[in-house]
Amino acid sequence: MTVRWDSPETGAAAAYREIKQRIVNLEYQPGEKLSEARLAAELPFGRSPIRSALAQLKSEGWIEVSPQSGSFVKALTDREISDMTSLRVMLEMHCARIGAARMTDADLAKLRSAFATLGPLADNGDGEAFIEVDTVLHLALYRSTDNQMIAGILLDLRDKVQWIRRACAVSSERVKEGFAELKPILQALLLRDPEAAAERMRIHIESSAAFCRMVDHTASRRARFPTGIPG
Amino acid sequence: MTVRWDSPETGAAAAYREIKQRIVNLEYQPGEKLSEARLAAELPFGRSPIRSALAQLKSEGWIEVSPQSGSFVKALTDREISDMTSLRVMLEMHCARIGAARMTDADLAKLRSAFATLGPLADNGDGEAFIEVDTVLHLALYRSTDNQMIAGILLDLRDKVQWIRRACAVSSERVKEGFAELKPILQALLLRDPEAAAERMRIHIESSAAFCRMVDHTASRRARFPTGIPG
DNA sequence: ACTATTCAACTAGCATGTCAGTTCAGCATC
DNA sequence: GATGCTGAACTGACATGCTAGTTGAATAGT
Repeated sequence: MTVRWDSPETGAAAAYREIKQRIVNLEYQPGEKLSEARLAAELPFGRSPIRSALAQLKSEGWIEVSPQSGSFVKALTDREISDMTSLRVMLEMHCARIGAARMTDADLAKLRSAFATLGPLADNGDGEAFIEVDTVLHLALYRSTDNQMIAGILLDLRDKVQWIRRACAVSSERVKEGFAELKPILQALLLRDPEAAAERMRIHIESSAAFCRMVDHTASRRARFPTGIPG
Repeated sequence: MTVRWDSPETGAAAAYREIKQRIVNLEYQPGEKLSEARLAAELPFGRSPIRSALAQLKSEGWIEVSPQSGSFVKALTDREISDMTSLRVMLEMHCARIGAARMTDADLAKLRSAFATLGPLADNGDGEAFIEVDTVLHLALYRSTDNQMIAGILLDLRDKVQWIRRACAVSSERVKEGFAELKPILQALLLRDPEAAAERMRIHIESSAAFCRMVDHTASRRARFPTGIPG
């Protein structure tokens, strides 16, 4: 990225990480106003790095900036979630296909061990364990696909999915179900069956998306049309 | 998605457009240094909007910023071009599939007329005519696919492709060839054959990518992306 | 009670100045 | 000539103050 790959993190980058994390963790809720001044007071940064961070968050779709008015945490519309899902399905299926063909035996062994360790917890509805094993599986696929651009998009979408997951409470039932969807993916990878892996991945992504719908729509509508909803 | 739909373009946005256009047009060549001060002197903007514009260009991969040193126009590596092509193939094939199924007769009629008007020129090797009809075809497909996230990615990749096209001189032979690849795509769309449209699109994207290789004019130290997928 | 107007507080956009890190031409040394 | 050192010029990161646009509650008018 930069010439100095060991350079210390700039304030702007640190502010970006911090604010984004607070958004994902719902400490800053959808629709909430995030003014530069407020953030500069709340965080150990001046207005300049905060401003840079907000610009990046805006370009990545986490917030909306209204000139001379304020910055607001965005709420994803059903439409955006649906768009996101289509894209994820396509890219994740691609990664699953490639992964089934190219993943090394060492990677597969690591996956198997992760499933063995965390599986029993996930089977009991442990959300954190599920997220952990889900993450291990997907990152391994991104790595074996070896396409930075696709990986970058999927990592970004993953953050958004985490966000949505927190916005709609996830039942332990859904956790068990989700983990049950992961198992056949691993099986297909072990059998090096690209089409089966892709198909199981499709099922996994689509069913996880079906459960997610963002809660706070009113705040977003208020933020977007403060003087009244047109029409 | 801001509150003010009719708000005038900010200086930062105008600077972004201008600088990006100059990069795509090779007025600023790959590897060239673009300091804030220089751009502020060269363009009718102060350092602040220039700084915002550079931040956005950085996050979109057009430039690299080296702290306390300078901003440089990025040169795409063969690897990045290859990554880009894989992604484009996948997404464009998806759009072609959806387009073949969902495109309206009115849209198809417009496409046919565009081919009729510009086709003879493109057949003679007219690069501008080819780009025009190519753009019309692809944008129509993006529109019919009706997924803003995918369309956004493809539009960005399209800018990069235009950039690469200028970086490697395109022969009129290649123009004729490229246009010849578009015809079967239109045919497949008219026949509403999704698989044929997707397959022809794949051929089109891959063959156009095969001709492009970027030249870094400075060829000096160039940092690679050291960050991989963690895990 | 209800609407229209006003105005003070608040907002992001931007200019400008400062600062610390980077760079490289030119000098010193071998 | 080759190598190491120095310092001045340059760079992006950031702080700060100002401006113009936005907002919403208090106010005036009906």
